[in-house]
Amino acid sequence: MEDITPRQRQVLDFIAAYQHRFGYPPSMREIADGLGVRNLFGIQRHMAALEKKGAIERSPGSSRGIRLNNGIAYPGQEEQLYHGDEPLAHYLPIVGTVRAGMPQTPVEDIQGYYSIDRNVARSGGTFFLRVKGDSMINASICEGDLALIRPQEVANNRDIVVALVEGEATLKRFYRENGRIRLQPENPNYPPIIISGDDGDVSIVGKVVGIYRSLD
Amino acid sequence: MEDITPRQRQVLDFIAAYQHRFGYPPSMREIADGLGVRNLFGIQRHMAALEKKGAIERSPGSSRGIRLNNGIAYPGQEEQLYHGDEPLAHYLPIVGTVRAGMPQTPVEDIQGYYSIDRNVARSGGTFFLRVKGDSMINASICEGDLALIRPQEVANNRDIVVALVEGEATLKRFYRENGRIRLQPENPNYPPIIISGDDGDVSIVGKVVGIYRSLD
DNA sequence: CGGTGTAGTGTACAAATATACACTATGTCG
DNA sequence: CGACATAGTGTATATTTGTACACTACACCG
Repeated sequence: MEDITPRQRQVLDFIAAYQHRFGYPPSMREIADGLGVRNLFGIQRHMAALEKKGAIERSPGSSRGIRLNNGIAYPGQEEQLYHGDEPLAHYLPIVGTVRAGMPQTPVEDIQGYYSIDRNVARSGGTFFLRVKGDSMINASICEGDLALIRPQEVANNRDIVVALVEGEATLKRFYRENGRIRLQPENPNYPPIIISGDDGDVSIVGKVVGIYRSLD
Repeated sequence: MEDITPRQRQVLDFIAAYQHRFGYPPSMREIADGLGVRNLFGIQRHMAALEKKGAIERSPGSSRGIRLNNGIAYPGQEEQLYHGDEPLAHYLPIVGTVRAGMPQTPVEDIQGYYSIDRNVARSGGTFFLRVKGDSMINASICEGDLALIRPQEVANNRDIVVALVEGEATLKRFYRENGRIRLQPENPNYPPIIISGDDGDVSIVGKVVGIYRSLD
């Protein structure tokens, strides 16, 4: 997969971003337009080279018959792609530590990006948090998992939420009972956090709506 | 999303299956061919109906300009999405029961589709299996999770694999030790499966490369 | 009965699209 | 310098594809 020239990489990025944006691959002319090129033949050559190098597969004669083999493999470049005025790629940031400033994305803490299904991430501020520690191990949430967080300050009983405790984000199960709030770890080695009366130094950042784990 | 006729659902299923197999949506004629229909106009009507009902979106005049809209919306026979603002690169079928015939997609067993990042699902035959039972609970894999499976007949030690045991698919951790194979559940309530010497009635279907869980 | 909704057939045409060829320009490397 | 690889332009053509219209068939319902 090496030997891909910078220009070919741009083509590849554009295809990936277009696919991501529209749900189907671009046509030759759309690729040319996207790269600001007036002509198709150069794009054809790039496509042939990319196919020869294994980056894509094609179905000859079929419109938009492009299949990406490695997908979006270049983190850090996809934000630069535009189609007209609109940015093509939309990713959810993976933040390392959650802060009080959320859900404003703390750019300097972004570990990477993860593209995600729209119906999972329908609201704008959704983000990923990489799980640290084993406080939710009995809820089958492990260290290293990506927790998909929907920012919100309220929660229902038994929701798993991101709580900001002493400046650090942890996952807890949320309970509201007789006038107080209990944040319960799913691990007997950890004590629950009780918030009675008015708010202490604990706040709810959001709700965990999904868990993603890579075993590869 | 109600009011979708059985025939329209077949169209929707075909689009999803085609998208999964080829990486791009089908053309009108391909849909008609896939449904055994000689004509396009009926398909056009179905497409218009599906768009009106919100199941898909289309880009008029654009070849293969189809986006499946819905997410996992219908229990049992859902199709999955892709959409303008936040489409995902790929569709994977969710199969209910794994068979010896895999990785050829058994269309009649498809429970639904789940879109997933392309750099997770790079090879063609990858699919989802919905986890049944609690045999891997100590590996934090729960009933109802979607296990992302990469079909393969070989595995490394400690890989979590899909094993076909007595016609049913279960997840086990794979061990090869002193000339035999051990399929170890991650639950002390279940016994390991030992395959000694030549193959018995147990086969490896694929390797678990990801776990996805929705808590919403 | 007529009215309505769903579904299929045959045909036609304009637009979108992939593919091809000849030519030019710019680098790098021996 | 020449050989070679990468990259862009203009043009042309056959194929693929979306879209449209007129007509038929069937089931359901008041």
